[in-house]
Amino acid sequence: MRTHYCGELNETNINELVNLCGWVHSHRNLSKILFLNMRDWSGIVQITFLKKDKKLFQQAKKLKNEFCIKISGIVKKRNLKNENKLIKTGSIEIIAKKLTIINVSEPIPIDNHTTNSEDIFLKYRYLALRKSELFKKLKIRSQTVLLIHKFMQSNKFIQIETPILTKVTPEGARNYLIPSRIHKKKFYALSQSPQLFKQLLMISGIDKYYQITKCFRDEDLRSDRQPEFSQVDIEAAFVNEEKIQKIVENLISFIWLKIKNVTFNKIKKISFKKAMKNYGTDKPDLRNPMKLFDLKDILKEIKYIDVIKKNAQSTEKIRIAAICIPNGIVLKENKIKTLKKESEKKYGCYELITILVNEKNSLVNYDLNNSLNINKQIISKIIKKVNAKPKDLIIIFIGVTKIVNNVLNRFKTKIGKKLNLINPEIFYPIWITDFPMFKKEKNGKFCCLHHPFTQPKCSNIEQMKSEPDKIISKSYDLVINGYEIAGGSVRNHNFEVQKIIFNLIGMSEKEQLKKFGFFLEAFKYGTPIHAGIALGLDRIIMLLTNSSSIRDTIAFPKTTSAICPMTDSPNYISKILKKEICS
RNA sequence: GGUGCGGUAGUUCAGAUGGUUAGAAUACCGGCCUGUCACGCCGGGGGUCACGGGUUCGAAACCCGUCCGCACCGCCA
Repeated sequence: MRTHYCGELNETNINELVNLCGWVHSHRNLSKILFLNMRDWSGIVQITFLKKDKKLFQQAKKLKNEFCIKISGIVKKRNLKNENKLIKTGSIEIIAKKLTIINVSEPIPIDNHTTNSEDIFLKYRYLALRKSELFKKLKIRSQTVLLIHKFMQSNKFIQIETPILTKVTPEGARNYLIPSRIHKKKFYALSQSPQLFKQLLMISGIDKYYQITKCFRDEDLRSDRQPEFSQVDIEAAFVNEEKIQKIVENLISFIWLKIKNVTFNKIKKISFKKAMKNYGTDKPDLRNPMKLFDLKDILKEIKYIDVIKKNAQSTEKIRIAAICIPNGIVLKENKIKTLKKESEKKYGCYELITILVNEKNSLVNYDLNNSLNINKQIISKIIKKVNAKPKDLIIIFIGVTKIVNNVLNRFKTKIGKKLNLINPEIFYPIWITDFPMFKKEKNGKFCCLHHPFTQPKCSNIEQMKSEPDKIISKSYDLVINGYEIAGGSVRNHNFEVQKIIFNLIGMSEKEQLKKFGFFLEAFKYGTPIHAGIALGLDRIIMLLTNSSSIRDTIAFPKTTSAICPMTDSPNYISKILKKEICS
């Protein structure tokens, strides 16, 4: 059938008779000579048809873009002036001797020379995948998966598959539900994570487990979220958080070294609390040089209390923080105003002050359309605090802590991109640790920030009960360039602690038994200390391929409304099917 | 559930403030061309302006609703 791939031919093949299979990438008919760019998954090579071979030439004239063809021909070196430096095989060409049209093609609904709209790209995904940019990303995905298996197996982890069809648990992300035909009115859930199974494997004495598996979550989507996604799931017995973190660091370093030829230094760790203080987010992009500075001390004499009283609820904490934009003078006043308006509209941020620093390191200009009375002394204190240099712009927010954090983080991300402060070539990983165990919901109830199987740092059961919102958990996230790449924790191995956590999140004894009875029972039979983590494979590929959407890393992804435009799923089912399930 | 942007030829897009027959590029069809390489030149066909309603003498444009795509908020233990 085929002797070579198009893109792999070179001058060592000169004068060889080769057989190639692939698609017509483009064609150029010059009446007495006809050129074809022929493509397969390896690349492109030029095929040349000469008029003196009359029959063959007539046949070649019929060729159109995307016809599937087979070519036999002789590899020839091109004249120097005819070389094409834009393609890898540009110094040679194939003089066609035989052409077989395997299949004709209608004009394809994808433009090979420009970006297509996402709906067309998804509807005709099989054609979109013919584009080399998309195919290359899948290739990197394949290579990465191999590296992960190699690394994990050489570190003595064994791969075990856990069920996709599992038990429905209303906690956490919504489940995709599968009706059971045999058991009327009962449902399976598609696994949103192998969490419980991998912990049970630890109880089984499987010392080191890993798996690359699909997970399913029925939640609204984003550019970095798909309803089904792949997770590198890891768990080990008799280890602490340092051990798991070390394994992940080595794994990530291995992947980045092999795929990107990038070496990581030792990955720093910061606590959740510190991350919120310094960056306003638990997913900081550390390529961005801007940080948050607390100004509460400096501005404590200022009458901001009125502002707070007016807008905040009595229980909400207030934060005054600033970012300093290097050379922020280049930002047009309009830009700042737009950002401010956006923030007010979206997040209801209460007060914003901008200060521009002049050559003498003092204030040039600030807008104060508020009642705050900031004098020159205070301004110079602020300038010192945020390390502002001449021509820098300082932006100060006053408001509810959560919103101030949110807005300033978005501000610095947006401005960082606009002023090219973020180097897209760099990868900056960081561990975020010590997340709070619980967060208080609007209805006053506690829920777990991570998941209820995470071990609290506090071992004092009485303290846990009295001040649950102050408990820190043994959890850790790996963040690279602002993306949460992995999340894990040391798990509870103590039956009593596990039950207290369930109690604290308002789960009755009865519910506990009904939902997690099998799991709690297992705890009675000598549960080892264990810890683990899960890495988002799709997001890792997204970073490795510099993609802006997770869809680019998946062969057949879904749209943001969880639809597959190609197969038209989800779809309605027939009455007969319905009857089989429901009756 | 909410906010914003968008939906015009097979494809990618342009169509100020409503006004003759809705344009360009590319793809497609026909012709010319021996070194092109996203070949070039000449000619041609191709539109339910997402869908439904409304305002108007007149709507691709304005208004309302629906559907779809993208980004974001809520959500994602």
